[in-house]
Amino acid sequence: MRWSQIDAIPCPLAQAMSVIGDSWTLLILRDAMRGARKFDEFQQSTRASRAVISARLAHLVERGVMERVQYEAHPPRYEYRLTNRGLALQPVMMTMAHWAETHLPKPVRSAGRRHTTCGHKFRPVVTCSECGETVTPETVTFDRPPALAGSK
Amino acid sequence: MRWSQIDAIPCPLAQAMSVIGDSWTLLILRDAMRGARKFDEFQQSTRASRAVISARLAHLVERGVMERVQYEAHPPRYEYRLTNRGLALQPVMMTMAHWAETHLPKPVRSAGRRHTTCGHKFRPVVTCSECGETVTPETVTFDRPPALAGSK
DNA sequence: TATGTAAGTTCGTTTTCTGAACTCAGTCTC
DNA sequence: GAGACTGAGTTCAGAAAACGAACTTACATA
Repeated sequence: MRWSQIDAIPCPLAQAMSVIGDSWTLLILRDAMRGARKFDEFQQSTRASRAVISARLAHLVERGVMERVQYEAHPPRYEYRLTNRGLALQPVMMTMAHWAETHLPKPVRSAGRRHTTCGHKFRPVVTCSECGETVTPETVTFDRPPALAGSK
Repeated sequence: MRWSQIDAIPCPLAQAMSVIGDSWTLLILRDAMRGARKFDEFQQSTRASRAVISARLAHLVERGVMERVQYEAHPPRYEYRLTNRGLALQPVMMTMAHWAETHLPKPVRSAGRRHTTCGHKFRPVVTCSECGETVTPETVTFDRPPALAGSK
């Protein structure tokens, strides 16, 4: 199977990967969450090739994660903004960055996240929507244990 | 810049992507969390080419996310197991799958996660380690606002 | 001897990525 | 009004990676 057909797999994770699973895409989204909007900002910050940036932004627009907005008529200029769908990826990226900070050896300056509601620096913690307790890999089971073999 | 040099970028997200950002890698990890261990299980479930599975597993072992263990001496057979570092990706993947379930249009059967501690079906919720409240994109700021332009 | 199995590797072809240059529409400076 | 500049891309040739199928290795079983 081709990677380009990944969206045919009926699994939430595969669906997610079909949208954000390309190289550079997550770094583009990282920059968008930091406030980047213009083509050249994405290109200079990620240092991916312009062709890749172009293809990735188009894909993200097509999948509703970003939108292309004309912000100037003469000359015509466009910028890219996160949609709600794109903004909703923030917890995913925060969790992923936190994994890297705590589980990868290379020392990287942590992001210094602050929760404005309480004012504290914080770690993102994944909890159970029902009891509020921290969810660990050991305390999760699946009701319909997902079939392992790819469906024929 | 090449994707293969992505690990040179001093950003937690880039570091994470250098480990788990390749096509198929996250699906391999998904299967590993469901209990897959053998080469052919990963290949049949993901349906990626054997060469890709081989390269990805080797990369994951190199980066300490999985380990290659001989489980039979005659004939010599090896399997792949998640390390603690790999297991720690579970919250990341759960959060990502939940994003797909709630924010992507295509209807996919949700995973049916159950929290064994409280016994309920649940959604993963990202909360603040300090006050316990749900963290939304709007309530997070960064202390050292990450520089936008790539450092020269 | 023949068949099967698990874990890969190899190979020729197709697809994608890369970096640099180029385009386009319009503005700004001399 | 000529030439340089800007932002948002596209184009192109060469390099790298992915693809599927076949092959290999090392044994076990019939």
